[in-house]
Amino acid sequence: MQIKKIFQDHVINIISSLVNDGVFVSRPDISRVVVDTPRDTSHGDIAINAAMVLSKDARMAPRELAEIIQSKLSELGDVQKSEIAGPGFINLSLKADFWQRQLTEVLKYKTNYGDSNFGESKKVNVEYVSANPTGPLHVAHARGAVTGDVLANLLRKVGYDVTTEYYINDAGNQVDVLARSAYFRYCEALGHDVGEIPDGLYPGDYMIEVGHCLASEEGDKWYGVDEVEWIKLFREVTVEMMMKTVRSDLAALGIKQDIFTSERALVDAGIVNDVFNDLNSKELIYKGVLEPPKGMKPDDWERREQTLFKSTSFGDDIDRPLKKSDGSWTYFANDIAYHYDKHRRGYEFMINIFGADHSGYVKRMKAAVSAITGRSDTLNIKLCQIVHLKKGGKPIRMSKRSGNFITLRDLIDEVGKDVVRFIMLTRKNDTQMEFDLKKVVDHSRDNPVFYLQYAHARCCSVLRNAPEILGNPKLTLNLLHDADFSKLDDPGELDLIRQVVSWPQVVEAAAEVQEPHRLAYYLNDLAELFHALWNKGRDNSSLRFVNSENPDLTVARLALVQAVAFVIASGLNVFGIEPVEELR
RNA sequence: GCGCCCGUAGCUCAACUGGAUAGAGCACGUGCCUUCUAAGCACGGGGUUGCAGGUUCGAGUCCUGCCGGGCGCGCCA
Repeated sequence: MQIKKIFQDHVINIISSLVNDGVFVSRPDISRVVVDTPRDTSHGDIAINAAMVLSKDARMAPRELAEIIQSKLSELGDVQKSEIAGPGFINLSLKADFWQRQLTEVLKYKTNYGDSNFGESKKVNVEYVSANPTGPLHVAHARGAVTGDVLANLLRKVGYDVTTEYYINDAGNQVDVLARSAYFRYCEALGHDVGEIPDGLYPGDYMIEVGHCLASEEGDKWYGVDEVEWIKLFREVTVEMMMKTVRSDLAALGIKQDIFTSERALVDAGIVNDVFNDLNSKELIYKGVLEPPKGMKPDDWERREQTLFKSTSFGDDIDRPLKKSDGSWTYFANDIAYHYDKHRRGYEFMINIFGADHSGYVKRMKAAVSAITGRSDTLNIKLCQIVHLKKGGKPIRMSKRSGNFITLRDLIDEVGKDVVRFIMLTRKNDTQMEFDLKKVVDHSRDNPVFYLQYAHARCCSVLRNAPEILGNPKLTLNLLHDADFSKLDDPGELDLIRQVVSWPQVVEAAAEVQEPHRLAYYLNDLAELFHALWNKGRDNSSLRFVNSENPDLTVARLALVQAVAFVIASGLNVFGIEPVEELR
């Protein structure tokens, strides 16, 4: 149970009893009442704004109403002190015993502490990466990959039924270009003089292997043959090989999506026609002419009647074309079909992780999903902004044209999977960020992963060494669970306890707004409090966790240490990072 | 020209989706290892939250208008 919720319930009960007592002249809007943990500790443990937001309904001054609510709250057993502050906040300080008791929960649930049923097993689909299958993943994909993966973990933790998915764009022009690039390398592998790679083909060295593969599988039977004869085969084989690379790149990041959906398969199955008919029956499709965008110079603009989807009916700026001039479906049309398919598979919510370069696509996609499902909140799109790579403060530039971009694999090889994962989560997803490859491999506070792992390792170290110092080899979890937590009364210990037991509400808040980066900040704060307490023991030996002369106190402290380790591990599990027990 | 995102300490970024005196890290300065991991800790200076209005008990957060940066804008995906 979240601490906030406990007191939220108390406050709501008090207000409804005041309603019965006739204190309010108009019906108070409970939803405006916020029960919070204030950031300034001098404001106590719980802050309540009820008196300020409801004063008008009671025709009272905020502080006057506050006094009435306060007197009821002060009767609660766990409240040590209550006061009215500022414009009418009610601040509660809770008894140490209340906080200490919460540790029992942590030791009971271990690394599952923070799990909840907030999501009520609702089906959610999280789609991320979905890079074109035309080469290995590069660094630009890293942020979206990690954000999607961790968001999925986070939603699972709070009780959603999550499916992760990758959409393979294997139906467009680009895969024909890919097939031609493969054919070029195939001819090269057969030993023919092919010259330089023609403009427009994928120039990367990774295609050489594809060419060799095709040459050894197929021999020279396609050499000199017309394109229509070989393109389908080359397309399929090459896409398959590219996806193998993509899957292995994702695996190197610790990611494995549940489902891979092929765009081409959807088209072949006729789903685009299905959704077209569906939208057509809703009178959302018409033939019309779009005006060219103002302020731009459309070099090859040509007025043309098109098949359009009425996305303006759902908040988009202009209606969007569904068919190209050659009569084939646009990418957008296929994508509508894809989301139609997801909808038919029964997902109540869909989350797409996009790169910032797709921001212009958000409105039309949400419009399409609204049209399909009849609900505007089915699809949520998270944009991941650009990551500027640096090394020792110097920007790393990369040129796509030569094919010499930095691959995701390069990045992982250089700094490690865990660092890539964690750093991507130290910023809000929709703000640009810097990533300095040099700083994050240091074993210092510059490297937030190590700072956290160090805290976890220290916890493990204490728990490892304690039995020997105490002369008691049996330090079971049951023993820790039943410890006398009232002995944990040092301010540093209580600060740490408060942080540890606020984990469930941090998890739920992060899940609710879909912002996994909040966990990173919480965990950093937790590690900071732990390191601080550790060092207090250096200055004052009576604060050391292990005290051979006071076994009861020691067991209580070890329980706290164990709780810290559980919560760090719980957080790292969400991040897909293995907590380490030793750092030496 | 239009749309979306962003602008917070010298630098990199938070701020619990409207709360109280806007917080961390880095950098700079000063201290702390006989002791559970000093890969750490403690203390200190540093701000008109881009600018100007508005909404209200209360604004970094919401609204309007400017300034500055990023991304995107039919027949690419």
